[in-house]
Amino acid sequence: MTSAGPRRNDQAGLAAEAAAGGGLSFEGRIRTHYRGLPESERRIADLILEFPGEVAAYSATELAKLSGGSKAAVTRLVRRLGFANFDEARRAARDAQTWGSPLYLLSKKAPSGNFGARIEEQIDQDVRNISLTLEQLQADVFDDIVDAICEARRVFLLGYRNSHYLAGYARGQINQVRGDVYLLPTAGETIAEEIADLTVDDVLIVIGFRRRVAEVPRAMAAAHAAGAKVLYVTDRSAEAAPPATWTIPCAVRGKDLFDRYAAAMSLLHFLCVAIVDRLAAKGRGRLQRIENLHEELHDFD
Amino acid sequence: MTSAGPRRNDQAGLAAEAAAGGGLSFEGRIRTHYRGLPESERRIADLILEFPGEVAAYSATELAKLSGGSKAAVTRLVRRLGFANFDEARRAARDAQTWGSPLYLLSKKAPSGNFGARIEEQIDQDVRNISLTLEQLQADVFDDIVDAICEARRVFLLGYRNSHYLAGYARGQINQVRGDVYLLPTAGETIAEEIADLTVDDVLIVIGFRRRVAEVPRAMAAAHAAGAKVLYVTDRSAEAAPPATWTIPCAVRGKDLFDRYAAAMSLLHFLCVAIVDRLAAKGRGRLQRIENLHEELHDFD
DNA sequence: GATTGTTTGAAACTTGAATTTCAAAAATCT
DNA sequence: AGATTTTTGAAATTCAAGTTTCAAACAATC
Repeated sequence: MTSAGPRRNDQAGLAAEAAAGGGLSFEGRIRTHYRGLPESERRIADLILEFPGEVAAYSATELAKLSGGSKAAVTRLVRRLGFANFDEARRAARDAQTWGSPLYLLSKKAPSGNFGARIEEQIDQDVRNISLTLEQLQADVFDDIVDAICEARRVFLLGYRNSHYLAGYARGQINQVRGDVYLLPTAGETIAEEIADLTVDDVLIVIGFRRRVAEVPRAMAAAHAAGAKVLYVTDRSAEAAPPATWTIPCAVRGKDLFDRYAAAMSLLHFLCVAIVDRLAAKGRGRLQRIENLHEELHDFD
Repeated sequence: MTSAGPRRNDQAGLAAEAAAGGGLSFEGRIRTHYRGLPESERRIADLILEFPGEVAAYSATELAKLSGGSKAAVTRLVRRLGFANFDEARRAARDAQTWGSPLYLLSKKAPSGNFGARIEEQIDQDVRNISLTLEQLQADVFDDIVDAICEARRVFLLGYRNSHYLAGYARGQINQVRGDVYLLPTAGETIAEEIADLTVDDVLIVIGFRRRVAEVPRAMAAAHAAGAKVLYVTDRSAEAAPPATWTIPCAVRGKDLFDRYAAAMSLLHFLCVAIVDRLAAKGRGRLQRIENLHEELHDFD
């Protein structure tokens, strides 16, 4: 079994390969060896982890330069990961990509039908949405938002249906680095109580994508009226003047039946890491936790 | 023609650009010279036009083989296009990708400059991850997965922490088009009961990204042993032989403290729409609901 | 502090990829 | 058709990328 990708985990025959490191993705191999990696090789491994897939386009010499090490270190790493030589590693990295490779189109031509094309279409749509969403952000507004979330006494995230999961995700991330972050609605409960309780010191982040729910505009209006800052993350077909302090429109439409939330994820991620940076810079928030997160980055389980 | 400027400009207007170091893209150069290209070189050019960007990962020898020509032809083409040598061309191809340029690689040393640059960086990272994730899917395996989910008596989605929200999202989407789709763990409860109850007719979809939880491998092993089909969606540093029927590795790493799940979203979206298509084609699932979804597409609230 | 084992990059070495050469083959022109 | 130019790939050559070696620097152990 050579390729990465969704693979049948056929039990027999794996043992031998696994020992040699075969059948694993580049990253998988790095993972299994990461702990025992010496400084210089680990720096190269880190580089590869940050840019998987890029390996194929870079020479060992370039990787050495970029990681600040020597060519010898690259050779040593590649060997340790179980490849015979750098060239074998490069091939492995390149061939993991089934679609979009010349080899594929030239060899198999017809059999897969248009699966490759469908894939490329999916990618295009998400790329477009992500670009649209992030590129329209304005530095000063975004800064205000991040600042408000960092300084707020309490942060509430509100979302229903699909939006609820996005809100939950964001809540989880923000909660890692500062306290008093709450997800609404809590199971089964109505949100009336919490909304009524909001003050000027609080921030309410509303994730309000399509298939809207009547509660949302009401809650936003109430929160806004109470002086709480309101961030409204929604799709681009949303109304013009919602009762919010800030509105971020997010591209979610595509050709498919369901809306696509990759761009929303991308946006929330960006927001969350911006919050981390800001908190760290201010020396506020859960600094110890942030410290730990940095260390845990290279734990693979 | 001597060392300094091996650029042939037969068109006056291009002189300035080319002299400045070849401001033209790889594709642009091919187009400019295409008509005057001899047979063997044109075949190579065609190959490159189909996969600009991919060129970087291939050697001149491979391009020669793939196009059915000789190495000499590749060298000649590259020269004719105005590059000093194949290596210069390879670099150009690589850097044409907005991501993956040495410039980009080095930019991580400059502590994230202006807002626009940070945005572009975010976009690049997600684009990269999405491409990595989707392009490695294999049509037949993916088909099996979709089919299994459509035909299963019951579908369970399991995920903890961040993965729980992704699982919840997917559950919500799949639940729109077929019944008996369950999210685990249910609030507060342990999963032991449901896992013990799994049969060969069930499918368990495990979302198992980093910061892994001890329950997950246990549950997977139990489910697998009970004969249920198990789809394991995880990051690319996954172990070699998980107890799953299928494993889909998903690119989630980037330069930030938190993992980025845009690619995971993209993958789950693709999976969900594939399920809808399949169900519709089979005339199974909640056909009326699917019908409604189509109509609701243009409702904006 | 001596001993043993690692880790490291510079430099020598090896190998294979890219370039050049060259003569045959194909195309174009007269 | 004959002459001239262009195109072509096999083979020889060149050159750089990747590997190996090795001694110094560093760590760990006794």
